[in-house]
Amino acid sequence: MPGLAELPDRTWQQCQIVLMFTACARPAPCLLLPIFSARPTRASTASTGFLIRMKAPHRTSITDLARALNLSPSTVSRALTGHPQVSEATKQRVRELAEQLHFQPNQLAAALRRGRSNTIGVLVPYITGHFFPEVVNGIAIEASRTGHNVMICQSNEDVRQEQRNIELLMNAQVEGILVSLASTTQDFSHFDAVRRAGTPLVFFDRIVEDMAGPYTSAVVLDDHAGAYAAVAHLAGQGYRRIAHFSGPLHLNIHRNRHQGYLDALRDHGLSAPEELVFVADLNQETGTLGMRQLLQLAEPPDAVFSSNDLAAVGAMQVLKAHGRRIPADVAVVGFSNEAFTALTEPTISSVDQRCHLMGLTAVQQLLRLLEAPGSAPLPPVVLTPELLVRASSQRL
Amino acid sequence: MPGLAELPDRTWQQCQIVLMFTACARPAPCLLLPIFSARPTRASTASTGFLIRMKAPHRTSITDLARALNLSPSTVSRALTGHPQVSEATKQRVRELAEQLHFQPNQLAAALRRGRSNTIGVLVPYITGHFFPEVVNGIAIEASRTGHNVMICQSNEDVRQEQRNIELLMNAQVEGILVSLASTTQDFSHFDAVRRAGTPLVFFDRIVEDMAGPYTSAVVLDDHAGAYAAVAHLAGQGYRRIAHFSGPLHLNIHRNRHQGYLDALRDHGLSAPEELVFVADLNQETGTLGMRQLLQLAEPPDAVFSSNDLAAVGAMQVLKAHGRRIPADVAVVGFSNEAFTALTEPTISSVDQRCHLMGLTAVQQLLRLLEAPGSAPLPPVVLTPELLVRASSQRL
DNA sequence: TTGAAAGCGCTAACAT
DNA sequence: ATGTTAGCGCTTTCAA
Repeated sequence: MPGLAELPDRTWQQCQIVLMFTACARPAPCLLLPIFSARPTRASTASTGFLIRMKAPHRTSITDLARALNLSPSTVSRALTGHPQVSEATKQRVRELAEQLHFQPNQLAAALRRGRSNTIGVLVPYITGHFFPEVVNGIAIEASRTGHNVMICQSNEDVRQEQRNIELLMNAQVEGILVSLASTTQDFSHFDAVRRAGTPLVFFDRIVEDMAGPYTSAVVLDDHAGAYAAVAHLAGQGYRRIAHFSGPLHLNIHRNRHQGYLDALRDHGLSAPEELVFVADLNQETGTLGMRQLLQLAEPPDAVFSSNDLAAVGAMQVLKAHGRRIPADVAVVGFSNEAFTALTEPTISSVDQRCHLMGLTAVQQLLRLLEAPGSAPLPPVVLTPELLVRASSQRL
Repeated sequence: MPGLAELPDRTWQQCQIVLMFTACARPAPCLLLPIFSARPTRASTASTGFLIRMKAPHRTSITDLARALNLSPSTVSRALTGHPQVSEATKQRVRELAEQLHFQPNQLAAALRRGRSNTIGVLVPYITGHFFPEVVNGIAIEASRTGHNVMICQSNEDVRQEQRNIELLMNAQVEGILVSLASTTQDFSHFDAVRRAGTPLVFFDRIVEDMAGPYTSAVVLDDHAGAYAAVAHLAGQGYRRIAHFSGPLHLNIHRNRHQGYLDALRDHGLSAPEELVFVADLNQETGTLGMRQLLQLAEPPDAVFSSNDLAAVGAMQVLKAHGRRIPADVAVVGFSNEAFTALTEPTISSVDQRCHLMGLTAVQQLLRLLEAPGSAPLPPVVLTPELLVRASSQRL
């Protein structure tokens, strides 16, 4: 006979965080009448040295209900799911007892039996910060609305964790996956398993531009348009020497924003000297660095369009320290519409990324794929960002 | 024979978001050799009007492996889980084929059979913002480290959603639950189901102070100490008329912070006139409101301790607009250590809530309960917050 | 309208 | 060291 402390082997154990959202209503079951199962009870010693007998907490099952009502499990199941061919009377009886016994359907079993988990997977680089929680929230709401569960994984920008998370999601039998790639991901073989299983995949925000095959459905932001709008706005305000802070150019978002910057300058008859473009891993510190550097030019800029809000803050601090007035002398526009852009002084104009809409759209695309299995991948959806003009760039 | 389009009834369907984190390693399976099941194949019409034949994507199962290797499913299962009593040779063979066939264990089935999902549930008011994502991240990391899955629900501060989420978590067969209550929650009957099932429960951050019974294990921040430290710091810097912005006093966090403020004043021989305490639903706007009001006093304050960072920003804006220098004339200290406190000018001193530590501790408490089923609830853990002194309150 | 029976994929007790 | 058997709780044919 096995000892009490025998724990199951953990080799396969996997670690996940599951974010759940309610929406679909099912009346909550309510109270009393424990039927005890025949399964063994456990005895355990509390830390005080006290011996406490535990009755194995029994969770009421459909079988229990069936027995109690003298019905078959199938009928009970049907009654509970609102199957039309069950008499109202029976449904009533079943529902009442279910309430009384606090019946809670075991979703694991249901999903296993049905062969579908009714769950969609989401893989993001982070769950902290501004952007991803907002997108996830959008996903949550839309999924909720359409009666789907959502599982989210975070890759921490690490390809290996991304691989594991994909595995986890597949093992959890998700019906579709939404992915925003880790910035380091260059090899996409871990998505083979997804394709092999026929699981629909939709990329959002961070996508693989050269990923071949049928799995390129995507929802992205039109970074080019956002940057273009920002720079066009600056030109319209009369700024003439517009600088640009760019993130690493191997990332499509920064490449596109850079191009939008260049195109807007060109279309407004402005020059785009190399010296006005500062490329770095953008954060507050590199923002100050970049601004200092720009201020040392023979002809310093009269505006900065930063590919990132944090760097914009850094730039503003340097400008203020050097006695430049914002926006009178120098204008600043950021990108992302982070919460703090409305809190600085002056408030920072920024390009909003439509986080919520992105999440919502990604879910919709996935559902479309889900409904038409085997159909061609959908053309990418490109969301138009919104320029929010605040104090830092408005001098007219 | 049922038609193609017959969809399952949705009455029970529930909506959730699942956040997963990897940590525990299991080598990822890799490539080739589809065995087709005998299950029916589906035909579907693509949107183009094209008829596409789909082979039902077959996911390799343990049974498949067993058949292919001429072993019993049990042996394969044991080999895969690293059971010691399986010969190395067999393990090798099994693992190899599993790789080749891209075997992915069905966690649903495993959890169902084992009777334990290896998952802990988390219920928070929001997943956006600063605090909760950080706490969740802490939870994620610790759970990950100890080989547990985590499911998170957001209640949107709504009791009804909180109820549903608790149901969802229970239906998902979680082994324990971490809860931060919705601010509107007054009735706790939805936690009865949790107690009834014997599922351990740990509250964090927002707790029920008067909730009776064995389910009061909790992890909270010592708000009183945080407020006390902030105000003591202000007194130490020579400020004498210290005002306080408080949130609604029916919430324990604000009540405790208010008390900490009062106690610190008393201990430093300072008076605490009613007129210096401004109570409101704290945000940037009410912060400006409160500050304007305070500035109109016959004897305006020379420092403000705000129970919330946003209101502190609002206060600073008003102060600057009125030509008061910060911190020379008036000091400001906030609470929460939001990211933007380091970005404003001047940067704002604030009380850090140890988000990460809170998540980590909550998981540890839960695991303790999990390991000692039936033992008494644990005494609440009180975390000491950390005062971060920044520019807004440092004049010495 | 209801019941009987089978089985989703996996694991574990009990053989061998 | 491996196989046999049974069953987690639910859904779903198929039959009555």
